[in-house]
Amino acid sequence: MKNLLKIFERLYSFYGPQHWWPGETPFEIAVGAILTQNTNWGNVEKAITNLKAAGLLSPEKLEEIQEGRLAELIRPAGYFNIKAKRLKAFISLLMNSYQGSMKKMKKEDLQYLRHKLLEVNGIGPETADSILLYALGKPVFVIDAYTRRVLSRHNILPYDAPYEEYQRLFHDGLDEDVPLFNEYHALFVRVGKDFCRPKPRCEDCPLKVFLRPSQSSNP
DNA sequence: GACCAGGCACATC
DNA sequence: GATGTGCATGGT
Repeated sequence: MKNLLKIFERLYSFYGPQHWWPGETPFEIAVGAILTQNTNWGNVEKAITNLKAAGLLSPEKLEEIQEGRLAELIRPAGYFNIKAKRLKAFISLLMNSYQGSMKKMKKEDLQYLRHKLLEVNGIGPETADSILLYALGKPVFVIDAYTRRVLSRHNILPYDAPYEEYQRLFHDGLDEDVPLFNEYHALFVRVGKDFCRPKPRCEDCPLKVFLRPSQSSNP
């Protein structure tokens, strides 16, 4: 897929920069990455606002707080009980292995850190890669539902191809370029929201020129 | 009132 | 290994 750069350029000239990730610190971004699992970002913002208002948006405070109280604060983000557990699990890794410092976590070997993140209960490939790219500035391409929808609608990969296969496409086809990976993924989310909804509006989509002949299925 | 949203773990066949 | 289900709020 040597068109990957062209697709990016098309999206970038259509939309301009997206200024991701919406979050002020690496730690806030990591928290947001967990809270946004299968959830609208607006709901996540409310949860993060609650944490900030309570003065609890730090590794130390979130380590101290009781899980039940944390769950109440993040209630607007949905799945609040399970996400409270997941945040706690991430905090344990951060405190126990990196003294609560995202800066120290950033110095860890990339592949080893990705394994450690994936071992955390509640952190899967997308959440791990979001933390690596957006919180820690590592050259890792994030694959999410929008990426799958956009690429599968254009018959580039089947919707349910493995995560690693989607990711390989970008890692093989692009230079290891953090700002590029950052902007590209954000643009997929943008174009996905605007045109690749369950009810698509392909006529006005900036990517319609990249549509390939269909091979078979895509939802 | 149905449908959807920047996943993941776990059960079951 | 594939498929199904629970987790939950808030916006359209």
